[in-house]
Amino acid sequence: MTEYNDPAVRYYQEVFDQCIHYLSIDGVIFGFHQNQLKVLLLRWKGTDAWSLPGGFIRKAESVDVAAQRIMQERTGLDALYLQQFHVFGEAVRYDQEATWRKINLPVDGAKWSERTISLGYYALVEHSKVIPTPDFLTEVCAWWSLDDVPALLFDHNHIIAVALLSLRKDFNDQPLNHLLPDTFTIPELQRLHETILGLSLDGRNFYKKVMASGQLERLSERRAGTPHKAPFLYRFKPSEPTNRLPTLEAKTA
Amino acid sequence: MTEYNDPAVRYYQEVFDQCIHYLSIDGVIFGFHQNQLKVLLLRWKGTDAWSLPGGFIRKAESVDVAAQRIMQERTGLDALYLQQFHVFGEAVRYDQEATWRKINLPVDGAKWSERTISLGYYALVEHSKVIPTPDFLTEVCAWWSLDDVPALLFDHNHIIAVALLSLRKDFNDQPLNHLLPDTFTIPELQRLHETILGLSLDGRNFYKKVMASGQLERLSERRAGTPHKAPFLYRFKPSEPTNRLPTLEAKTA
DNA sequence: CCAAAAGTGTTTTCCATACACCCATGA
DNA sequence: TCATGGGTGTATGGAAAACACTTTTGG
Repeated sequence: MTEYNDPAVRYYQEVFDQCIHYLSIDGVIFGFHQNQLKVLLLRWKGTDAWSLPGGFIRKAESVDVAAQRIMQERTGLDALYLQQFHVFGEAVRYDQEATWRKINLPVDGAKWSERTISLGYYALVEHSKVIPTPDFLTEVCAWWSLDDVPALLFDHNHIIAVALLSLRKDFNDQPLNHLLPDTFTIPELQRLHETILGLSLDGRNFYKKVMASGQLERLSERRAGTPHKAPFLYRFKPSEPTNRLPTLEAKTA
Repeated sequence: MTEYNDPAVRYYQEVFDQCIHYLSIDGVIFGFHQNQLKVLLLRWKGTDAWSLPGGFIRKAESVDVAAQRIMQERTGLDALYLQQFHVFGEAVRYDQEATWRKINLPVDGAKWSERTISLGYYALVEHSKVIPTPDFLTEVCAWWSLDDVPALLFDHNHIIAVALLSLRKDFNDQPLNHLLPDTFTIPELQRLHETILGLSLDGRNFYKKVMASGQLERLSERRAGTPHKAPFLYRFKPSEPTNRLPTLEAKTA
């Protein structure tokens, strides 16, 4: 266990110099595929240990910009829909020594053994557009179905759980356009809602509700290549206000 | 403007040594008095500039514990009801140079000119129990009615606005026991709801709703010394679960 | 006795839920 | 033709909103 990963040590040295100490960002990137809610995870080099994507904030960088940067690098996507959802600030969040061992870092290194406060962000992305890209310390970046997520490094299982609760709390009854492709069918939208809420909905009532919201428009085409009746395609009306929460506007008096 | 406040500089040196850099906590302490929602503000020594209470996180201290500590020092209260509501992480949150000038700090001092990311907490406290206490840098700690809050230092007007929106979003229809004394009348509770929500409610419907919640019990006494009909006193049933939001419980798999 | 606030009812409206049927398609 | 999922209706129940009257007290 004393075979230190030298490039990793150098990487941390760089982070130590350029970024804010004691502070990190962890990202829960949600995608929806095959009727399942998925998250993007990273496998660390030379290990079978997985974690959430994350990173650090540069000294003169906005926190939101840092989050965008970090998530962009893992997904290849611009202008992600990001939501800050919780600060994980306990003095002891996980067993640091055991964790450094799992990812082959020197246990006694002072640099990375600082306690970190993590700012939790979740992203809603269109699954098919993502190009999963590992970072410097990892060798695999892949989607995991929420139900199958293994035991992760750090307190990342906890972070995912909190992210999911926040997502449920936030989205209420608004359609989740960021998780879907431009066009989709009503049953697909219903599966998405069911998956996030963790319950099953009545298709008739669901249809009425989303139609009543006035945010969808039906296209003339139908989904081709499915068995059974071909469902209509819909899309979110472009002119409508997005379902992003209203921006908190309040300026100094 | 070059009369530097030496003790202040020393204070910042201490903070610089013991606390996490680039990170601070700002607290919006809400109280309710005379049918008005109020916040606790501090006036800086030798100035007429006001700000929110705030402070820094020690290197091995939980963020929530730090917030408790900071708020306790300003209120004299233990075990405050605190809610983390937003991270203010823009790279430039306000005009630093102008601000340092207002509070008589050397404009070119490197120590306190670091950009800070602020973790916003709001507290709900019983107005009458608070002993407003200034800190080392301030000479007055006082309640301000939300409607009268002056132009504050930093971006604190903005932080208050966001705190209020978060409070409205969080509390939904739950009674706000932390803001009220042990006993209170239904009309008083109604005023509180109206003040926070910024709208007026129907007394009859309000009465039915809070009674239906089953969380209140009527005492035999009535509020004395009021003009007109004396209203009954109520209190929250002690055995009932508190109206604190359910703790986010989710452990590592 | 009158003004002002407290205390409680009934009616109506609306939204969420429950539920049933026909349609289109591939096998 | 039948199994499967798509698409749309109608009925019902419960909560929220609208609304009116009596009671108590100080002046």
